[in-house]
Amino acid sequence: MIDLDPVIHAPVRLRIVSLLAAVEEAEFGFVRDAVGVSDSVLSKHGSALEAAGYVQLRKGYVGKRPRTWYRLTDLGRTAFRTYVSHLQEIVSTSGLTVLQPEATPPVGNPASGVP
Amino acid sequence: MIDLDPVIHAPVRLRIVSLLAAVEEAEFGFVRDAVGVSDSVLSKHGSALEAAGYVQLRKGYVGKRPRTWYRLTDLGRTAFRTYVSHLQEIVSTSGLTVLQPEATPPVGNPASGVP
DNA sequence: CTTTCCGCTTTCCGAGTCGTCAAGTACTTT
DNA sequence: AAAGTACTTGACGACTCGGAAAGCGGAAAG
Repeated sequence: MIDLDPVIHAPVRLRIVSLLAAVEEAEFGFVRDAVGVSDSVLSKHGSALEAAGYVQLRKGYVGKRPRTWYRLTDLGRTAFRTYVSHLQEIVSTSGLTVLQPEATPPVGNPASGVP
Repeated sequence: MIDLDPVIHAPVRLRIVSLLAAVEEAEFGFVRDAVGVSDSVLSKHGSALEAAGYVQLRKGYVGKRPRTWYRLTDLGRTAFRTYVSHLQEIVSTSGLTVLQPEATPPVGNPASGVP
């Protein structure tokens, strides 16, 4: 029996990962607002994803202010795709074809964010 | 922000509901084996789904032996479809579905810092 | 300097979830 | 009478969840 990666399955982390799958990197504050959680919640889930090796945290500065950027690792990207296909496998038992009705698109992320 | 119905989101219950969405009814034992859980786990999740009004339990006999059948209610069917569409909405932010094959716009990412 | 602010991180907490195991129920078969 | 079938229920420990609030290092303000 297929099991859904528990690291990704948590609603907040699913949102984070889905968001990050679309871009090169995203700022902490942007992710926090997009996902709709508090600082502490994002920080905790971010750490969980980092511990799993799914995201990478890059610390830097904007001017003199510290910033953190989140970025999906290759492992995280793979885990996400696997998760989605497992999800589809489960949901497809219902007869609904919902996620990913097309052949797997290239998610190699050629040019998403800003260089 | 859309939230994923927690009653359905639990992995075991997602499997149960997906399974039931495909059929009229299913026997307790069949669901238990298909989902891959113990009697007690299915019984508990079944009760949770019943309490939510998502499934209906029908008790009857096969010969002289008691049997229980699970059946999705209309409410459950609707909730499942809503859940799946929410899921798709979330996952589509990744660019993974056919709905949004387009490249995503740049996110708050000036990337001007030097670590 | 010293206080305040910023951008996270960490700790504490209570509430809820998860599955296993053991026991209970009600009826049937041996 | 004892054992089996088909669940149901309760107790249990091991989590996970998110909010509140305190912490922390540096920057800016006073």
